[in-house]
Amino acid sequence: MFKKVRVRFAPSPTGGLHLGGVRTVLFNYLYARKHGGDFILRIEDTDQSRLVAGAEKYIFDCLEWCGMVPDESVLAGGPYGPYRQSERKEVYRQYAEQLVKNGNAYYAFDTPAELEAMREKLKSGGSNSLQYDHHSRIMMKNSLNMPPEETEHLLRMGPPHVIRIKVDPGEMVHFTDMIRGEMEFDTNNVDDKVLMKADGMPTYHLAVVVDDYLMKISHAFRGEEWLPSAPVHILLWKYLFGLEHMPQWAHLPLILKPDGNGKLSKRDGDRLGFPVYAMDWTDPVTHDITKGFKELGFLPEAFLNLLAVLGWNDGTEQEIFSLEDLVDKFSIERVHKGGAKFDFEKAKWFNHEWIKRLGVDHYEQRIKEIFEAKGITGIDERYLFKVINLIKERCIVLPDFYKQGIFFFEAPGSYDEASVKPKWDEGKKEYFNLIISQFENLEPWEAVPVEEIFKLSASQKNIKAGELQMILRVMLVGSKTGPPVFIIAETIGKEETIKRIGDAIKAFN
RNA sequence: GGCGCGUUGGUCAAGGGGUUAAGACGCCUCCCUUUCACGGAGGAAUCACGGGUUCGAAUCCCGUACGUGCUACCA
Repeated sequence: MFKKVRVRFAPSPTGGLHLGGVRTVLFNYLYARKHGGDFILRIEDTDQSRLVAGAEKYIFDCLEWCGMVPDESVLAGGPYGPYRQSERKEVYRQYAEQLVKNGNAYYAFDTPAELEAMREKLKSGGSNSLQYDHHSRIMMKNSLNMPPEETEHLLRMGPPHVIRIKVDPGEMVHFTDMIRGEMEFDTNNVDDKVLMKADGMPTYHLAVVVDDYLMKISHAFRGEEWLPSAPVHILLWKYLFGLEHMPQWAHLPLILKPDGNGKLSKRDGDRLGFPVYAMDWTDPVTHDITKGFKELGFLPEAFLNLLAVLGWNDGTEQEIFSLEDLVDKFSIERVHKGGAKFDFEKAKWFNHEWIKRLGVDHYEQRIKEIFEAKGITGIDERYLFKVINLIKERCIVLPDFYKQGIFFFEAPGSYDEASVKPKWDEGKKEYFNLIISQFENLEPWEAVPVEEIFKLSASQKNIKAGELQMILRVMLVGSKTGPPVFIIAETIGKEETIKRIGDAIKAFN
């Protein structure tokens, strides 16, 4: 293992960035920061058929939003580039050939149809394994089964061929997983995975090992779905670079769907009504938009926080962690082995908490944009700042600020008449006409004096102040919601308060 | 089917031989507020099952069940 901590996140640019992907980034990032290491982003684009335009840029955008910018990447550069596997093509071939030379790999010339036929034959023969392995390879068309001249000939003639790892049976492969402890695999069950594809690209298996070596990766964290192929990677390390250089592995638990079981997918989000991607993702072909946490009004602080505690905790009762907190307290050993169901309700709670505890300046700009998108322009920043502070504890996601705060900018378009009508009579009307004239002379215009004069007049008129207060609220807000009503009056100002009362009196008659 | 991994309330989870089995989300009740929230006080709800080992098991061992991942020239 290399001394300096160097970790990598290695996504395939095939679409939106999934929750699980962001969590993998997070754990990598935290580990790097905690140990003064480097965080590398490597683009694994070896499957040319699955590439999606824009997906790579999207990944960078998501990481930037989350505040986890890689130290080395396609964008940032670095001493171990290129960081896009498609641009490292020649490198892999060389290692694959070396494996063949050393007897750890071989050429295979089977066509897809022949592979299919093999599986059919195995299946009908009652075999448990349908794999291309030490059992089945003897009946296939590969360099193990033909004289060197024929292999040479086929290679020269140019029919498409692949290179497969030669896994010998009867060996136990083991390694220590930082989360799961000692892992052991019997090579009898490991198949001869393709290392180099017919199109000249490596598969993940070869590329991940070669690049982790070349990029001096010290710790490799990835999803649990990779566990079954870990023995192939270990074998490759052993054959190519020596186990002493191999990174330490950690296989992260899966994030599961909230209902039933199974890996959380984009589909589940659509079905259950919550996002699965970090940010909005627009499919370049269909133009379908898949919703992201950012656009739904999540704060990056909350997003990271909720992801961090999905499968990890520090052993105390603490649940709210800032990124700095996490860097300090995170330990990969405390990550759970079992998968965790995603709970959108709890996710919203985290966002609510972060809205409440973060300074307004952290998200004021985004709220301004939300208002502007709704047609409220020319907003005074200081006024907005005040408003946000007044309503922040009743907002779960950012767009709630519009719903909860629109009346600070516009007079209500309609009133909760069901609440007002039963209480409205001539006496109330008289009262509010009186209060208008009293308000006009009130100086200074502040919540406390407004409330005093309001209540004084109420008792003089012998009307219950509470009822009047409710009506005043509906007059100013339109509904029975919001911060204390006299604070609202103070905030929107004397003139606007009087105007709204006047308009409401007309509307109630 | 084979192989791997996992299993504490509805969900996230602490606890790793002796605990009244923490805490959080959600839900319910009450207080605060003549609004909605925030806040506060309570409540219901859990160790998958069966065998062992032990004076004693949620904790250790073995089975079983269930779930899940992989079983591609995808990652």
